[in-house]
Amino acid sequence: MVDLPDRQSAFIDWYLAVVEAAELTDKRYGVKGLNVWTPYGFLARRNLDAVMVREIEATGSKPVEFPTLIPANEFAKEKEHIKGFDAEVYWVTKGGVSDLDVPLVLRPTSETAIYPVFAIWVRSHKDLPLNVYQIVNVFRYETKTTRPFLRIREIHFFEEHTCQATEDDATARVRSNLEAFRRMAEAFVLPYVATRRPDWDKFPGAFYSIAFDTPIGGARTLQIGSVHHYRENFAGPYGIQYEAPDGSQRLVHQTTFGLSERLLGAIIAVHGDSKGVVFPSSIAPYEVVIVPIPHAEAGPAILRAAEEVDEALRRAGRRVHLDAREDRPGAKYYYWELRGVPLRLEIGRRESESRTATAVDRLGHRGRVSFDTAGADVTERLREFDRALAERAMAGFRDAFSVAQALSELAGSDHVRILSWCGREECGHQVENAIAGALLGVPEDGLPWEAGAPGPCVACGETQGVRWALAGRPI
RNA sequence: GGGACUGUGGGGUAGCUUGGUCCAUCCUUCGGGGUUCGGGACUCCGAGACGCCAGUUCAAAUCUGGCCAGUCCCA
Repeated sequence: MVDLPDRQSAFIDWYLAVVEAAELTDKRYGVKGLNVWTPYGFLARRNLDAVMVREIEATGSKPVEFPTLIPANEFAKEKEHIKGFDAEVYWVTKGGVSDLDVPLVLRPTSETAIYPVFAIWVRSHKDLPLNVYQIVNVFRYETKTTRPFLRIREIHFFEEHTCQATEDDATARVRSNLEAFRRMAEAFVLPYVATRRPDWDKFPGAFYSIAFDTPIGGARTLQIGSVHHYRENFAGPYGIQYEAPDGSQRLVHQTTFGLSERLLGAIIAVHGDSKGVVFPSSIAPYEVVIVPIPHAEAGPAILRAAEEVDEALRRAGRRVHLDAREDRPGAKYYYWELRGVPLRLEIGRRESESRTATAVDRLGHRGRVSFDTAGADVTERLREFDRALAERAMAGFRDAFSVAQALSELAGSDHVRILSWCGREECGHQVENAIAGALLGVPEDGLPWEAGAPGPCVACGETQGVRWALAGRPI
């Protein structure tokens, strides 16, 4: 019997309660920002990773894994980068009882671990492009309040690192990553907006950064991924160069693409409701749960029927769980709704006799699944569920944005704001002060909805070179 | 970096102001038995906690100090 806080009025309390109640994480480890991956949460994470792997490998990226520890001298090579991460790295300074000659950094991200090796791997233009990714844990000494999946100190991190021959090639790789993320987000059923971050908020060492944000719990935004164009900024310090066809030595242009289990947090936050988690079928640890409904005389036949459907779905490749516990059916319904299972099949006396299970999806839509065509029927119902979930999420997404005509409209806003910005840093900071948040940047592929032409800059009134930008309060 | 606050079974809590009535309350959870089972069952029996270390005191969940863990606010 779990009573969740109200999602509307106490969003973050709802979120914290739901991730614990649904047994997605255990935060009782005793060290701030380090949480335990429980079996159910781990299964969800594995499905998340599978989508990322599938989509990035479809673009020709190959898996690698670099060491966790980075020598201090390599870490310090790119000046902006070290400055950006200085305050949040963990240091390893001892080996056993002796001090290390060269202190080691626990990677907060892996540029500085990977690039010295890239300098060895890349010799010729024929080695390019070099597109590799890894899914590893990175560490950041977060000083703010930590929250499961959203802000943590040991991060489950997807990072692609690439080397391209030219700036244009790198720009093309950025576009390719944006497209790959679009396909991932489709699988996660996550609406988002991609913006080019203002210069003062780009990744340390980047030429520019494009980040993906999704609105959460009303006025807040959650960054769920980013793609960076480094130009030659890292290639120079790390000496990553190649011999061009004309015999000249040239620096590579690099890009990176980063994602994390924040996506899991976003999925929970965006889709969840008063009953708990709602997983899209791609991420759900179990896509289908079968609940037998006991009956005094028909009991054994009902259980046999449930096992038959369980087996059929398993053979059809579905992630299915038969819940044969002694509890009452109603208790099981609540239990699995809390845990976000997309589809529930009820099998009692009626279903057993008609060889047709009652199907109820997590959004409450009812239907039927024939024992004899269970695989195809369930596939169809899950597709329909994902479609309905996407519709619901998209409606919430559109409602989360509104246009602000003036700085004075930003304070206390309960929306992510769309506003006109001349592009000057001074004006950007005025916007950030007014909204007590961040100027997310200029949308890369259009606004969440059509807003016509921008007006004068909300800060200075300038009318030349003004563009739509988004501002919000990052969670 | 500065400030405020909190810590009681697995989870949530009462008790703390004014030390003794507390081998610590209630809900939930967990183990076992029985009756049940189409939306959170009932019942019987049982299990489980004062963050850690010192101090004050005849007596500490309660007061004091340090530590650890966590939360919030400000820069």
